[in-house]
Amino acid sequence: MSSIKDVAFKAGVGIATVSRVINQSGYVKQETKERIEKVIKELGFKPNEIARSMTQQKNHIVAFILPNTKHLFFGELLYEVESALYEKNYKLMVCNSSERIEKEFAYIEMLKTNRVDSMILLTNNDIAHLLDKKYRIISFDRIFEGIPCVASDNYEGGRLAALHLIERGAKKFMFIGDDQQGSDNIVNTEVSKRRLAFIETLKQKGFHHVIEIEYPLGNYIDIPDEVQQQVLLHKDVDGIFCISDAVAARVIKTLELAGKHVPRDVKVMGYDGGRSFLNLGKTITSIDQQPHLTAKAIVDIIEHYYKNTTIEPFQITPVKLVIGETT
Amino acid sequence: MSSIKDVAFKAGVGIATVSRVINQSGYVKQETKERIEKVIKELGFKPNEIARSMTQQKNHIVAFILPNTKHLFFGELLYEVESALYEKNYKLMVCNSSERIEKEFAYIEMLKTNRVDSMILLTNNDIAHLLDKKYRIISFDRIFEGIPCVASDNYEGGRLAALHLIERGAKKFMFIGDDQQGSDNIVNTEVSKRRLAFIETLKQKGFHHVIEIEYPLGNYIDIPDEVQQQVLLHKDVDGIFCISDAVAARVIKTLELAGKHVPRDVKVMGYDGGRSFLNLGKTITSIDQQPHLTAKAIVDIIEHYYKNTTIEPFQITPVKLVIGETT
DNA sequence: TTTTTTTATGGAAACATTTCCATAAAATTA
DNA sequence: TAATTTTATGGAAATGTTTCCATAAAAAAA
Repeated sequence: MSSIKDVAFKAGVGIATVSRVINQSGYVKQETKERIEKVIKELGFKPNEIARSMTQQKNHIVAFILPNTKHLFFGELLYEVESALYEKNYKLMVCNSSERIEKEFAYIEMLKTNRVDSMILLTNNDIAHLLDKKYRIISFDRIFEGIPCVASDNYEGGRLAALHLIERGAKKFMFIGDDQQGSDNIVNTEVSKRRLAFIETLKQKGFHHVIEIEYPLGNYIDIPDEVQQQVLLHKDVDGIFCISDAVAARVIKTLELAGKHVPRDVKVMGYDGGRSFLNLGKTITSIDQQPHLTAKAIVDIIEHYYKNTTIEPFQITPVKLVIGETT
Repeated sequence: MSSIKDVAFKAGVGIATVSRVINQSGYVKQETKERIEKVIKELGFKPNEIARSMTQQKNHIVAFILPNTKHLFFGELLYEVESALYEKNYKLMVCNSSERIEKEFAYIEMLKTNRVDSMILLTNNDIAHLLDKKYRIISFDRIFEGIPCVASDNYEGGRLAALHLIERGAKKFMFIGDDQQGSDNIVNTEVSKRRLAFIETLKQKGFHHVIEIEYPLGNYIDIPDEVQQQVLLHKDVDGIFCISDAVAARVIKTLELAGKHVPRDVKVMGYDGGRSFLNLGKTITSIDQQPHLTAKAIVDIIEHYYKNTTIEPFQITPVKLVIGETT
């Protein structure tokens, strides 16, 4: 690949002049500029971004550390983040932590040595403290001391779910989700507000007893068998709010196999918009996190970092109730 | 962040000596080595990979251009590729082409200027010709002139599907898939062998008439409404092989809404292992591409590139029949 | 002891840029 | 016309490494 030197030589000018043309900075005579541009085309020259990031001390690479791209919601979020970054000319490096803390640590080290400019953290462990101020860090849905956070409105999501189930005539409620507070190195998540809002809203409407089923943080894709047994145990429950569509789908299947009809006997709601389950069985009533909005908010903050303008420490994006066939 | 210079100064040695310690190359006295290592720890020095890739002309970054991480199979494949790369200390840059040819082109340009070492191509357009020999390119499932290709055994997948449907007593067959040969700038895919093998195998077993439904390459997530109408039109069909689990799921739903029973009236098979549809409705009989195997094969080839050893131009990984409740 | 080989170390060029600074020509103002 | 400002250009330092080469001390062989 030819370098700026080759261009300068062939055009009979100095390196600095070529640089000025590339970056459209400083003074260059129109005639010289055209000659240089012609040579650039002839040689198929492309400025070497690596060398550039050497001098400029930034490389416009954003790393996204997330549990698992296999998970339906994360795949969607990743897609939206990538699209939003692409529009702004940033590059995306993907790091699956696979829920393993040592992999999260290892990635942080790797990103440090690679001088990655910014990171989007969606991790279960507080790794933000391993990074000093000069990194541009954003968390999705996790509350780290001093780090700006983007999350969808989980409280509103829980509230909407409660109101919707009440409206559909449910009387006895259940919440199913992974335990966000289970381990001590696990950070505060915004997600836990779904449960909180669900229960508080029900209370306000006079429903004081809610059955809560929590299970250890897992792979986000399947739920433990015990949970299914629990679901069947509480025969009087007729309104279930699940932490994700994947969980809801499994709960619906469990109920139907046991001879219950959804939504006639039990109304079930999921979370994440139900898009991943459009094709099979019933469409799920769900809360849509609108990942394109959170992605946009994340990239906005990254832009602010680069432009050195002030950053909103907390961005909550709106959620939306999507009514399917399960309530 | 401190540099190798700072380390050298503080340890009272030359830069070259520090470099030798970092890279474990050349001669360094044990005592000197220990002193340098101590300083490295004290300063928290991490070698700057950007500067390194300047001199070494490689950066161990692998780009993966794929249609869409939202698609269930791609999310899974991405996960496996990332995991395999991580083990070998490569970094992964993700590029969603969103099925748009101009985005594929733009990404190629971006990757060129960023001097990305290697690329995994899963694109619908022949963009390989835009890249010269010095790039380490691998395609997944797409046949580009002179580019090594990894694919799962699509022919075997189609054959297994045919045999399985016959075994389950189907007599009148249908194939549903997106049109891999529809447009002229679209490249040859290995995927098209699924259909070929399915039809050839059926012929061998005496079933000469297969109904083929093809629709334009879309977003991989949903299928056109016309396809659903077509499915219902052919009332005598009792064995359907679909190009993906997502399509199969939708077909099953369509059939059931029309009062047909799956698998009693119609047997339906998907492709991709059925994992994404475990939770809701019936589990789908499917062909598992075993993405962890293809991912491993891809990373193997990348390793060969870096080590300059000979490369198998074609790697076919085995598939597996997974029997669910739809056949 | 002398010669050769091995071990140990640092200086400097190279990688491909950007940017500061100096210089000079052209254009403008006095 | 002279002085000043604007335009135009290139040289060189700097970014943080690796690697080649030179040099020298220590160890081994003659």
